[in-house]
Amino acid sequence: MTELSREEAKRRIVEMMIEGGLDPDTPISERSLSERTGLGRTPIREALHDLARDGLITIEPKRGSFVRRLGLDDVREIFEVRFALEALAASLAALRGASPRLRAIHEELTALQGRELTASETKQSKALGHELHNEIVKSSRNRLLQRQYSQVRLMIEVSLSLTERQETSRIQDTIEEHLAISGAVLAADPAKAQAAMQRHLSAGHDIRMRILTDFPALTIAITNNESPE
Amino acid sequence: MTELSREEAKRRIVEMMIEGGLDPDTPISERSLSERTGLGRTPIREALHDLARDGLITIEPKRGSFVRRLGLDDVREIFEVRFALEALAASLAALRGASPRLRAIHEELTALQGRELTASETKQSKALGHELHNEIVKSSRNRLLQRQYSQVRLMIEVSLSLTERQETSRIQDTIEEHLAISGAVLAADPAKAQAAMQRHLSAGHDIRMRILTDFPALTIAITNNESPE
DNA sequence: GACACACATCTGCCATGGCAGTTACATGGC
DNA sequence: GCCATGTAACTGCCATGGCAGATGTGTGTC
Repeated sequence: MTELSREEAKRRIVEMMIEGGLDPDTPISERSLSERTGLGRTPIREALHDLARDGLITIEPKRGSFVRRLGLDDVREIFEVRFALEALAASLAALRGASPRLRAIHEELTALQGRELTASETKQSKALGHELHNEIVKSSRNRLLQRQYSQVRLMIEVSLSLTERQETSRIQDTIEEHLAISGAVLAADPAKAQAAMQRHLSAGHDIRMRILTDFPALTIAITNNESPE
Repeated sequence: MTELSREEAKRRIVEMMIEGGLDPDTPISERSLSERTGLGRTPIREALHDLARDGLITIEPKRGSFVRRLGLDDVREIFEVRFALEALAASLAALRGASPRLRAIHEELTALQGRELTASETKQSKALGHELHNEIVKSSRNRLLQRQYSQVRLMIEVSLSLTERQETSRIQDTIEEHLAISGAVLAADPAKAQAAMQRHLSAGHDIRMRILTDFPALTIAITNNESPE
């Protein structure tokens, strides 16, 4: 089971985007990427095409590919679609039963609730929240939904990385919102799960839009987060 | 503005699927398609990859590509995702204002409401309904949503074509449901528009699932509709 | 006749060369 | 100095050959 070259190319291109190795203004060509990665031009070209379909870059024929700048409108659009897809996922997950992993996540989050957290615990809570969203989608038992979600997932991550450093300590709020979601799913209450997910995403959307309007420079520099941690 | 070979390949492959020129059981290879279409293998391969991403075919490495059979579960999944995406679209369209075209569609549908229809009028009402769904998504003013919708759109059409011939005359009901949607959007009432869309899709889902459970053979023969009109 | 194994023939995937269209820059005319 | 023009160096897209892996078929063995 060795990785397809196209998949490796996609992975490495996204890595470059997040690490800031690619500038939105200077075009990237399949030939230059081929040299930088050692891969052939064909898988690179297909990876770029896929990423264009996922909305991360734009391809201008005979001119080059450019990493997309995410503006306020893009972030808004991403959250609107997320809202619809993940609310559906939460509802379906509650309807069809949570996975064991989701139950485990719920318990781990409960242990972190309502007290001061160490740096490592903070990191853990973020990772758990991240995984929670994935697990909810998986638990929806809808392969098409999973595929659609995975296609916006990259954009979600990029848009989240925009504001991550500015996020003030909303950690406990986030944990409680996550617990409300997982709790409702575990209680097999679709309406409640959907509502909890909507509340959570709305809150996240609001805070991020506020950050972005306060720091408009962030929206045009999606490649400038050297993820300090 | 000449069509890209990859796009032409996609279009022709889908045509073949709908016309029944491709059997779900026998594998299709990029080489055979290349000979049948006169196009090169590269754009064919990329078209197949795209269609696989859209869920219409599956690619088995070193074995071949197969057109997917749509089962009951697939139709259910498609409708669930449609439900989420189009309900969001209706809500956003109402929020952000309808396009002139949507208003025209509304009026044309009104003229067809509540009376016996000729064959040509029946056909027209179907085309209008089809266009209405597209126009709602466009009016959402959310490019990501439009892209996501366009990616499930092919599957929607294929799944609809499964039951089209069996559809008994639900035409007037459909027209009224469509009018409820467009009316709410034109009245700039997001909640009402969303609810109307949900009612419409639920009704359509129910009737189609009933047809498919009554005629299970339909689900395994997605290529056998020679569209007689 | 039944089974094991080798080989010919498929498959999708990738590397590479060539094509047409775009862009940037140097060169010439004023 | 300035603008027009041509040309060289790009770009993405496509055709094609070759590769490794999977499959089916024929052949040998008992």
